[in-house]
Amino acid sequence: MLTVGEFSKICQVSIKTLHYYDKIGLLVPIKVDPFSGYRYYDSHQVEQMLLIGRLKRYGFSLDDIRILLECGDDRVLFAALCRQKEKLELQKRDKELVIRELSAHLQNFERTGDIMGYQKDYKIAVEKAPDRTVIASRQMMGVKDFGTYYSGLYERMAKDHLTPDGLRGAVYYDDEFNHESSDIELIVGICEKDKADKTMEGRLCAATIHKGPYSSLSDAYGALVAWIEENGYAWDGAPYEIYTKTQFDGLAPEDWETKIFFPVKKRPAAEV
Amino acid sequence: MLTVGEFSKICQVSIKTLHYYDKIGLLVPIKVDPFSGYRYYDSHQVEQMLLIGRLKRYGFSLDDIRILLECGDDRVLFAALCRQKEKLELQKRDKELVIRELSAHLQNFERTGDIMGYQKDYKIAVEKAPDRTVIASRQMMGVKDFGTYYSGLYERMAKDHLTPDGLRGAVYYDDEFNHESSDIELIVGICEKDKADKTMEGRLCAATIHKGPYSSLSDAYGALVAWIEENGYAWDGAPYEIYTKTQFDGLAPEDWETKIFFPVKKRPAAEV
DNA sequence: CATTGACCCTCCCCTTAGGTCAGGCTGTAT
DNA sequence: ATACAGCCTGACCTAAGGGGAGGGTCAATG
Repeated sequence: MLTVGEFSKICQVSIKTLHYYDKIGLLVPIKVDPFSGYRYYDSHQVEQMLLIGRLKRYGFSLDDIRILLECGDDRVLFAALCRQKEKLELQKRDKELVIRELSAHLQNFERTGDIMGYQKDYKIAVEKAPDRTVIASRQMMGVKDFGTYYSGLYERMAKDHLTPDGLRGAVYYDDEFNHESSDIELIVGICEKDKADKTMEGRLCAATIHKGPYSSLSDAYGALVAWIEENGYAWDGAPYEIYTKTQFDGLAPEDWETKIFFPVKKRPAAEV
Repeated sequence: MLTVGEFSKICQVSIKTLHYYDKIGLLVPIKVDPFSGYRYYDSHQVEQMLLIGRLKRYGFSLDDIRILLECGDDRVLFAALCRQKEKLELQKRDKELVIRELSAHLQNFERTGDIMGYQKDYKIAVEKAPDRTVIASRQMMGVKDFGTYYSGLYERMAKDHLTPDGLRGAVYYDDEFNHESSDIELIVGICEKDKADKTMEGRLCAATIHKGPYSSLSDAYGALVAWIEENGYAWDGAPYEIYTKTQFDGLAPEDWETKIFFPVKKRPAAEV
């Protein structure tokens, strides 16, 4: 029988933490004196507490941990650990990406002396976009689903003996061009005009090229929207992005390139 | 002049976020209608908002960001970015370590079928520890300060022409053996008995070897304390750990070894 | 001109994993 | 008997917003 103080020292957690774990039912003392309210722990609970600490270090929330321990099935725990490992790998990769972005930002700053200089140099121009013959898949989705839906398109291409012309892109219909979840159409260009889902008619577009990882794509959208506003144009249709240089070219995220097209029309002079 | 809704879509942040940034003074609209309370943003503020998003991605808190932007000195920002990069590198390394620990845990689980099996196999035994002739440095400190204080000891050794015998360790006087901050004495074994700060007399100790990174040292302490309790012994002095295999041997964290000694005495039979 | 629907406002409570007092018991040693 | 260490509960705090209630505003339509 250990008091909270003793137990907290052995496990190296604060008394407050033990109070909290008691409250949320994660680690309940074996005995609580009904008069004084004093908590007493068993020395076997040290092991439990250490496991909790370990799972916390693995990135589980206390709620996850409680559920895992209450379930008591080792296979469930094993599966959860495997999933968590995947998640940690993803987080690590994202952290690496952030570091690379930050490095690029620093280099750019040293070169240009401009703190916004990571890519303020978006060259924006109005051009007539070419016609594009594509097959397409339109859904509510987020960037994370791109892989799945692109696979679907490529599968269809294989089945129907279509020839890709190298173009891949996405159209944002929600005027939020939100990469997390919105009404997005993925497109893949093909050579066979007659078998295409549609032909995207070449329109007048404000366009620019974004260099770097997709996490900073919103910079390019921001720059474009501001430019359109300031140069007397107005949106006129769903914007889309074409992936010109990607990981499939064996490139690192900082070397990827994405060209963004915003269909626009000239605003009447009166409005300008 | 953009309304919150427009601004939020362009920058891809929620209206709630914009309200919040306004409230904390991070990004204040250029105009707020005094009657309706409507917020209006300038298209130049898009750039500002994107910079904020970028800094957030680099891991700065909103408070840090506000201070950095208010200061407006690019050199300060540059320095902060450099520091942040260091911090991110550290976080990445820690994440890698967690992943390695988790992998080891999974392997151990597969091997032993015991979910606590990452290292439950602490072989604990009572032994008479050897005498140790050491120089020592005792302070309130945490693990993070070990490097500094060890450097001090090695410097002294060089100045006084002392010969290290390869032993390095730490004594925990606070009976909390808290690695974050407590009354810790670092020791380095030397050959010259006459010039030593002290000789640690070999006592009866419960001892075990912890294999793996220091983050899981508390497991070993927990196991030892439980064992002592259950086997009719009682603490009798400050526990210490000796670093037998470390990074200085060119090893990865999961191969490090630390031997932990707990001075003990047999409890009278009546108490058992 | 009135209404509809989209858009906007403030205010309040909720989230994680506890930390930090304040005020008041309890247990043990002297 | 008293001192002091240890323990209790309860209230309020953190960061970065999310969710919803209840109500006002804007622009276009009938």
